[in-house]
Amino acid sequence: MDKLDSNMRWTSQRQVISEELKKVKSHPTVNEIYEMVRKKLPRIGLGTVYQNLDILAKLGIISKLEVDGEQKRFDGDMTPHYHIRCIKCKRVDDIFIKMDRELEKSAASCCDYKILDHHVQFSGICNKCLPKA
Amino acid sequence: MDKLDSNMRWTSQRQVISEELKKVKSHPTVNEIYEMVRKKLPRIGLGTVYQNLDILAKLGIISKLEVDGEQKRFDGDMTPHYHIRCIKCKRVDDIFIKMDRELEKSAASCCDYKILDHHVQFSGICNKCLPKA
DNA sequence: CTCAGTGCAAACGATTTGCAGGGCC
DNA sequence: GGCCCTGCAAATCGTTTGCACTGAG
Repeated sequence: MDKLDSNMRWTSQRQVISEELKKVKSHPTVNEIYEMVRKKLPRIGLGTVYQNLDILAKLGIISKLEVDGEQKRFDGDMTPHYHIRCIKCKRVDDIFIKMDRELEKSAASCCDYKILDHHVQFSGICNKCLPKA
Repeated sequence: MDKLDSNMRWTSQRQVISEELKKVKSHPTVNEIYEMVRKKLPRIGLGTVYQNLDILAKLGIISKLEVDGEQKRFDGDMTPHYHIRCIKCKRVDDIFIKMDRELEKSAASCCDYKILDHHVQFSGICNKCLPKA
Protein backbone atom coordinates (compact mmCIF):
# COMPACT_ATOMS: atom_id res chain seq x y z
CA MET A 1 0.00 0.00 0.00
CA ASP A 2 2.85 2.36 -0.62
CA LYS A 3 2.67 3.03 -4.30
CA LEU A 4 0.26 5.73 -5.31
CA ASP A 5 1.53 5.61 -8.83
CA SER A 6 -0.04 6.35 -12.17
CA ASN A 7 -1.04 2.73 -12.73
CA MET A 8 -3.68 3.26 -10.14
CA ARG A 9 -7.19 2.46 -11.26
CA TRP A 10 -10.28 4.40 -10.40
CA THR A 11 -12.66 1.56 -9.66
CA SER A 12 -16.37 1.77 -8.98
CA GLN A 13 -15.69 0.74 -5.38
CA ARG A 14 -13.31 3.66 -4.93
CA GLN A 15 -15.78 5.99 -6.60
CA VAL A 16 -18.74 4.94 -4.47
CA ILE A 17 -16.81 5.06 -1.18
CA SER A 18 -15.60 8.57 -1.94
CA GLU A 19 -19.07 9.69 -3.06
CA GLU A 20 -20.92 8.31 -0.10
CA LEU A 21 -18.47 9.79 2.38
CA LYS A 22 -18.73 13.22 0.82
CA LYS A 23 -22.50 12.99 0.87
CA VAL A 24 -22.79 12.93 4.66
CA LYS A 25 -21.75 15.57 7.14
CA SER A 26 -21.11 13.05 9.90
CA HIS A 27 -17.78 11.39 10.59
CA PRO A 28 -18.52 7.74 10.07
CA THR A 29 -16.50 4.76 11.26
CA VAL A 30 -15.30 2.18 8.75
CA ASN A 31 -18.24 -0.05 9.55
CA GLU A 32 -20.72 2.74 9.03
CA ILE A 33 -19.11 3.51 5.68
CA TYR A 34 -19.21 -0.19 4.83
CA GLU A 35 -22.95 -0.25 5.48
CA MET A 36 -23.53 2.90 3.44
CA VAL A 37 -21.54 1.58 0.50
CA ARG A 38 -23.14 -1.85 0.67
CA LYS A 39 -26.45 -0.36 -0.37
CA LYS A 40 -24.85 0.54 -3.69
CA LEU A 41 -22.40 -2.36 -3.99
CA PRO A 42 -23.82 -5.30 -2.03
CA ARG A 43 -20.88 -7.62 -2.72
CA ILE A 44 -18.11 -5.26 -1.60
CA GLY A 45 -15.77 -6.65 1.04
CA LEU A 46 -14.92 -4.92 4.30
CA GLY A 47 -11.23 -5.23 3.47
CA THR A 48 -11.78 -3.32 0.25
CA VAL A 49 -13.40 -0.52 2.18
CA TYR A 50 -10.45 -0.34 4.56
CA GLN A 51 -7.95 -0.34 1.75
CA ASN A 52 -9.71 2.30 -0.29
CA LEU A 53 -10.28 4.62 2.64
CA ASP A 54 -6.56 4.46 3.22
CA ILE A 55 -5.72 5.21 -0.39
CA LEU A 56 -8.26 8.01 -0.65
CA ALA A 57 -6.79 9.55 2.50
CA LYS A 58 -3.25 9.32 1.12
CA LEU A 59 -4.44 10.95 -2.10
CA GLY A 60 -5.83 13.81 -0.02
CA ILE A 61 -9.39 13.21 -1.21
CA ILE A 62 -10.76 12.44 2.24
CA SER A 63 -9.21 12.62 5.68
CA LYS A 64 -8.62 10.11 8.41
CA LEU A 65 -9.54 11.79 11.67
CA GLU A 66 -6.92 12.14 14.36
CA VAL A 67 -9.42 11.88 17.17
CA ASP A 68 -9.08 9.16 19.73
CA GLY A 69 -11.61 6.45 20.25
CA GLU A 70 -11.73 2.77 19.55
CA GLN A 71 -12.57 3.03 15.88
CA LYS A 72 -11.07 5.22 13.21
CA ARG A 73 -13.37 7.81 11.69
CA PHE A 74 -13.25 9.48 8.31
CA ASP A 75 -14.28 12.90 7.03
CA GLY A 76 -15.17 13.79 3.45
CA ASP A 77 -14.87 17.52 4.13
CA MET A 78 -11.34 18.67 3.34
CA THR A 79 -11.80 22.26 4.56
CA PRO A 80 -9.39 22.69 7.47
CA HIS A 81 -11.30 22.54 10.74
CA TYR A 82 -11.26 21.09 14.23
CA HIS A 83 -13.49 18.50 15.85
CA ILE A 84 -15.49 17.93 18.99
CA ARG A 85 -16.42 14.60 20.46
CA CYS A 86 -19.33 13.83 22.74
CA ILE A 87 -18.11 11.87 25.74
CA LYS A 88 -21.52 10.21 26.08
CA CYS A 89 -22.56 9.07 22.61
CA LYS A 90 -19.12 9.37 20.98
CA ARG A 91 -20.39 11.33 18.00
CA VAL A 92 -17.94 13.68 16.34
CA ASP A 93 -18.89 17.11 14.97
CA ASP A 94 -17.04 19.86 13.16
CA ILE A 95 -15.75 23.02 14.81
CA PHE A 96 -15.21 25.72 12.25
CA ILE A 97 -13.02 28.19 14.08
CA LYS A 98 -10.00 29.44 12.22
CA MET A 99 -6.91 27.23 12.34
CA ASP A 100 -4.47 28.87 14.67
CA ARG A 101 -1.04 28.48 13.08
CA GLU A 102 0.45 30.57 15.90
CA LEU A 103 0.10 27.50 18.06
CA GLU A 104 2.61 25.71 15.88
CA LYS A 105 5.08 28.57 16.21
CA SER A 106 4.92 28.59 19.99
CA ALA A 107 5.23 24.83 20.05
CA ALA A 108 8.23 24.96 17.72
CA SER A 109 10.09 27.23 20.12
CA CYS A 110 9.92 24.74 22.93
CA CYS A 111 10.80 21.44 21.37
CA ASP A 112 13.22 19.78 19.00
CA TYR A 113 10.70 18.83 16.38
CA LYS A 114 10.09 19.95 12.86
CA ILE A 115 6.40 20.64 13.32
CA LEU A 116 4.20 19.66 10.40
CA ASP A 117 0.66 19.98 11.63
CA HIS A 118 -1.59 20.28 14.61
CA HIS A 119 -5.11 19.40 15.51
CA VAL A 120 -7.42 20.53 18.26
CA GLN A 121 -9.90 18.09 19.64
CA PHE A 122 -12.58 19.36 21.97
CA SER A 123 -14.62 17.11 24.18
CA GLY A 124 -17.97 17.76 25.74
CA ILE A 125 -21.59 16.73 25.80
CA CYS A 126 -23.74 17.20 22.72
CA ASN A 127 -27.20 18.73 22.90
CA LYS A 128 -28.83 15.33 22.38
CA CYS A 129 -27.06 13.92 25.44
CA LEU A 130 -27.30 17.01 27.63
CA PRO A 131 -30.91 16.47 28.81
CA LYS A 132 -29.96 13.01 30.08
CA ALA A 133 -26.74 14.21 31.70
CA MET B 1 -15.24 -0.91 36.81
CA ASP B 2 -17.53 1.98 37.56
CA LYS B 3 -17.32 2.22 41.29
CA LEU B 4 -14.50 4.34 42.58
CA ASP B 5 -15.84 4.07 46.08
CA SER B 6 -14.23 4.17 49.48
CA ASN B 7 -13.93 0.39 49.67
CA MET B 8 -11.18 0.66 47.13
CA ARG B 9 -7.87 -0.85 48.16
CA TRP B 10 -4.47 0.60 47.50
CA THR B 11 -2.67 -2.56 46.49
CA SER B 12 1.01 -2.94 45.82
CA GLN B 13 0.26 -3.45 42.13
CA ARG B 14 -1.55 -0.12 42.04
CA GLN B 15 1.27 1.52 43.94
CA VAL B 16 4.03 0.20 41.72
CA ILE B 17 2.23 1.02 38.47
CA SER B 18 1.66 4.59 39.64
CA GLU B 19 5.23 4.93 40.87
CA GLU B 20 6.88 3.57 37.76
CA LEU B 21 4.79 5.74 35.48
CA LYS B 22 5.62 8.86 37.42
CA LYS B 23 9.28 7.97 37.34
CA VAL B 24 9.63 8.31 33.56
CA LYS B 25 9.14 11.36 31.41
CA SER B 26 8.12 9.32 28.38
CA HIS B 27 4.57 8.37 27.51
CA PRO B 28 4.63 4.60 27.60
CA THR B 29 2.13 2.21 26.08
CA VAL B 30 0.44 -0.39 28.27
CA ASN B 31 2.96 -3.02 27.22
CA GLU B 32 5.88 -0.79 28.07
CA ILE B 33 4.36 -0.14 31.49
CA TYR B 34 3.76 -3.86 31.90
CA GLU B 35 7.47 -4.54 31.26
CA MET B 36 8.56 -1.78 33.65
CA VAL B 37 6.30 -3.04 36.41
CA ARG B 38 7.25 -6.66 35.86
CA LYS B 39 10.76 -5.93 37.07
CA LYS B 40 9.27 -5.15 40.46
CA LEU B 41 6.34 -7.55 40.42
CA PRO B 42 7.24 -10.45 38.14
CA ARG B 43 3.93 -12.25 38.57
CA ILE B 44 1.64 -9.33 37.71
CA GLY B 45 -0.86 -9.97 34.93
CA LEU B 46 -1.31 -7.77 31.89
CA GLY B 47 -5.02 -7.51 32.67
CA THR B 48 -4.22 -6.10 36.08
CA VAL B 49 -2.06 -3.43 34.49
CA TYR B 50 -4.88 -2.47 32.14
CA GLN B 51 -7.40 -2.34 34.94
CA ASN B 52 -5.23 -0.31 37.28
CA LEU B 53 -4.19 2.19 34.63
CA ASP B 54 -7.87 2.75 34.03
CA ILE B 55 -8.63 3.24 37.70
CA LEU B 56 -5.64 5.51 38.29
CA ALA B 57 -6.73 7.62 35.34
CA LYS B 58 -10.29 7.87 36.67
CA LEU B 59 -8.90 8.89 40.05
CA GLY B 60 -6.98 11.66 38.32
CA ILE B 61 -3.62 10.31 39.44
CA ILE B 62 -2.33 9.69 35.93
CA SER B 63 -3.75 10.55 32.54
CA LYS B 64 -4.73 8.51 29.54
CA LEU B 65 -3.47 10.35 26.49
CA GLU B 66 -5.92 11.49 23.86
CA VAL B 67 -3.48 11.06 21.04
CA ASP B 68 -4.24 8.77 18.19
CA GLY B 69 -2.22 5.73 17.35
CA GLU B 70 -2.77 2.01 17.63
CA GLN B 71 -1.93 1.71 21.30
CA LYS B 72 -3.07 3.84 24.19
CA ARG B 73 -0.37 5.78 26.00
CA PHE B 74 -0.26 7.06 29.57
CA ASP B 75 1.33 10.07 31.24
CA GLY B 76 2.30 10.37 34.90
CA ASP B 77 2.67 14.14 34.67
CA MET B 78 -0.61 15.80 35.60
CA THR B 79 0.49 19.37 34.84
CA PRO B 80 -1.77 20.56 32.01
CA HIS B 81 0.15 20.45 28.75
CA TYR B 82 -0.11 19.46 25.11
CA HIS B 83 1.65 16.73 23.17
CA ILE B 84 3.56 16.21 19.96
CA ARG B 85 3.91 12.96 18.11
CA CYS B 86 6.67 11.98 15.73
CA ILE B 87 5.19 10.65 12.52
CA LYS B 88 8.26 8.48 11.96
CA CYS B 89 9.05 6.75 15.26
CA LYS B 90 5.69 7.45 16.94
CA ARG B 91 7.25 8.77 20.14
CA VAL B 92 5.22 11.30 22.08
CA ASP B 93 6.72 14.34 23.83
CA ASP B 94 5.36 17.12 25.98
CA ILE B 95 4.65 20.62 24.73
CA PHE B 96 4.56 23.05 27.59
CA ILE B 97 2.85 26.07 26.10
CA LYS B 98 0.06 27.59 28.11
CA MET B 99 -3.35 25.99 27.76
CA ASP B 100 -5.45 28.29 25.67
CA ARG B 101 -8.91 28.32 27.25
CA GLU B 102 -9.99 30.95 24.72
CA LEU B 103 -10.15 28.15 22.20
CA GLU B 104 -12.95 26.56 24.18
CA LYS B 105 -14.87 29.82 24.23
CA SER B 106 -14.68 30.26 20.47
CA ALA B 107 -15.65 26.65 19.97
CA ALA B 108 -18.61 27.01 22.34
CA SER B 109 -20.01 29.84 20.25
CA CYS B 110 -20.25 27.71 17.14
CA CYS B 111 -21.72 24.44 18.33
CA ASP B 112 -24.41 22.96 20.51
CA TYR B 113 -22.10 21.28 22.97
CA LYS B 114 -21.33 21.86 26.59
CA ILE B 115 -17.56 21.95 26.17
CA LEU B 116 -15.62 20.25 28.91
CA ASP B 117 -12.06 20.12 27.69
CA HIS B 118 -9.76 20.39 24.74
CA HIS B 119 -6.44 19.03 23.70
CA VAL B 120 -3.95 20.06 21.07
CA GLN B 121 -1.90 17.39 19.39
CA PHE B 122 0.97 18.45 17.21
CA SER B 123 2.62 16.17 14.72
CA GLY B 124 6.06 16.43 13.24
CA ILE B 125 9.46 14.82 13.02
CA CYS B 126 11.62 14.53 16.12
CA ASN B 127 15.29 15.44 16.10
CA LYS B 128 16.30 11.78 16.19
CA CYS B 129 14.36 11.08 12.99
CA LEU B 130 15.16 14.33 11.19
CA PRO B 131 18.61 13.32 9.90
CA LYS B 132 17.11 10.28 8.23
CA ALA B 133 14.14 12.18 6.81
C1' DC C 1 -3.52 -9.75 -21.99
C1' DT C 2 -1.85 -7.85 -17.67
C1' DC C 3 -1.67 -6.58 -13.22
C1' DA C 4 -3.96 -3.57 -9.78
C1' DG C 5 -7.93 -4.31 -7.28
C1' DT C 6 -11.48 -7.31 -5.31
C1' DG C 7 -13.95 -10.60 -2.08
C1' DC C 8 -13.40 -13.72 1.31
C1' DA C 9 -11.52 -15.93 5.18
C1' DA C 10 -8.03 -16.53 8.21
C1' DA C 11 -4.61 -14.06 11.07
C1' DC C 12 -3.33 -10.46 14.19
C1' DG C 13 -2.80 -7.31 18.03
C1' DA C 14 -4.71 -4.49 21.51
C1' DT C 15 -7.94 -4.66 24.96
C1' DT C 16 -11.72 -6.84 27.71
C1' DT C 17 -13.95 -10.31 30.20
C1' DG C 18 -14.94 -14.47 33.13
C1' DC C 19 -13.69 -16.81 36.86
C1' DA C 20 -11.54 -19.28 40.70
C1' DG C 21 -8.35 -18.28 44.23
C1' DG C 22 -5.91 -14.87 47.49
C1' DG C 23 -5.25 -11.63 50.83
C1' DC C 24 -6.35 -6.93 52.68
C1' DC C 25 -9.79 -4.74 55.94
C1' DG D 1 -15.28 -13.77 56.80
C1' DG D 2 -16.43 -10.76 53.07
C1' DC D 3 -15.32 -9.04 48.90
C1' DC D 4 -12.06 -6.33 46.18
C1' DC D 5 -8.41 -7.48 43.49
C1' DT D 6 -5.38 -10.57 41.26
C1' DG D 7 -3.49 -13.83 37.68
C1' DC D 8 -4.58 -16.43 33.96
C1' DA D 9 -6.87 -17.76 29.82
C1' DA D 10 -10.25 -17.37 26.68
C1' DA D 11 -13.05 -14.11 24.15
C1' DT D 12 -13.86 -9.88 21.54
C1' DC D 13 -13.26 -6.37 18.25
C1' DG D 14 -11.11 -3.43 14.91
C1' DT D 15 -7.97 -3.95 11.39
C1' DT D 16 -4.62 -6.37 8.32
C1' DT D 17 -3.10 -9.94 5.38
C1' DG D 18 -2.84 -13.87 1.98
C1' DC D 19 -4.54 -15.56 -1.99
C1' DA D 20 -7.02 -16.95 -6.08
C1' DC D 21 -10.04 -14.62 -9.09
C1' DT D 22 -11.79 -10.52 -11.71
C1' DG D 23 -12.11 -6.72 -14.55
C1' DA D 24 -10.23 -2.07 -15.95
C1' DG D 25 -7.11 -0.23 -19.22
